[in-house]
Amino acid sequence: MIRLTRLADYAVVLMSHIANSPDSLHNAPDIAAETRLPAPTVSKVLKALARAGLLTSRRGIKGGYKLARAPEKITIAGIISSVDGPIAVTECIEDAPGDCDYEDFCPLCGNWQKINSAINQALELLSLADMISPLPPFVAMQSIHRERTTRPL
Amino acid sequence: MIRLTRLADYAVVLMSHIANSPDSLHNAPDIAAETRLPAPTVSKVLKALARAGLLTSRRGIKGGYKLARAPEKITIAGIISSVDGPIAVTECIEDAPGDCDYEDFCPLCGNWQKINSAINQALELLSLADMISPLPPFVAMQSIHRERTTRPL
DNA sequence: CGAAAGAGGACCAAATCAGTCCTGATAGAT
DNA sequence: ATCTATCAGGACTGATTTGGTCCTCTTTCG
Repeated sequence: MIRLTRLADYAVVLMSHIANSPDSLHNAPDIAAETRLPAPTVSKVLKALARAGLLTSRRGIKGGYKLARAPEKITIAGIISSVDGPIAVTECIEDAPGDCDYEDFCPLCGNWQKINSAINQALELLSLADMISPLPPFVAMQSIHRERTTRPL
Repeated sequence: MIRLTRLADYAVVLMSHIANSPDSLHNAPDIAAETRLPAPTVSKVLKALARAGLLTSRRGIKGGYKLARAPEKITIAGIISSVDGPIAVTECIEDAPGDCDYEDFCPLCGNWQKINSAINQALELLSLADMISPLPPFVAMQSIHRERTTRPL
């Protein structure tokens, strides 16, 4: 189901959580407790996000993580790719050109890019700010046809 | 890397292959040979595509597969989801509303939909016809910034 | 100087994927 | 009518990947 890895899932949740109080430092154990996610894994994901430059960190007592920039300037694409690597949809895309066994006769080589960049583009257009908004700005995608009357929200 | 499953990858390749001669029947072994993909798996994927209504099949000697409709009317989203199941990006989306352990406090429940439908929409807009075109119609996505000078294409 | 926090990486269990195979149904061909 | 090539459907299995845990090192505050 073209599923996002769970780490990427976590990453979005964690980033959103942090974005809710952008000015304070959050340490990993606290975030884990608040989001009810497994602590060691949370820590792992946060490290990855920091390494990617989406979070800034401070070590030592009273250390923790903080958004590196405004939520509007952090894309979902960025979050996902910092945890899962580049958003490539199929192997013949990821970096090595020419390692595709089929390249000689594969009529698609270039066309895969279309799928790839379609997804990429969609994810670039979504920002962290969109994720924490109570669902208003209405980003021009109304295909939310699932009724959600039963959900608290 | 938000990777498509390999089966979905195959599905797109196979559909493209069939789309190149839309009027003839293609049997599984031939398609496998022509695309250099493992035969049993090709067969499996073709069955899935047929079950999903993207291909029509004919049994018996001289049987085979054929596109169920014009390439323009077959979306990449359809191809992928017939092999991989619904295009859901995270578990709290797929069918059961309310089985998310976190729904009481997860501030994202609705916002996941945004990511989901962003991807979905991107994939709905791409048709099989786009995939077999020699790369011209230029579907308004020029973010193909990877140089491809070394590739035959 | 000691404790609390992040950094980085090794490692392992488990889930998932993808490939194979088997049996049955259908439709031409002989 | 029978035989054979082809699709239909599903069970099983090996291998890859994921994601969760742990350990050690570094940094910073009290």
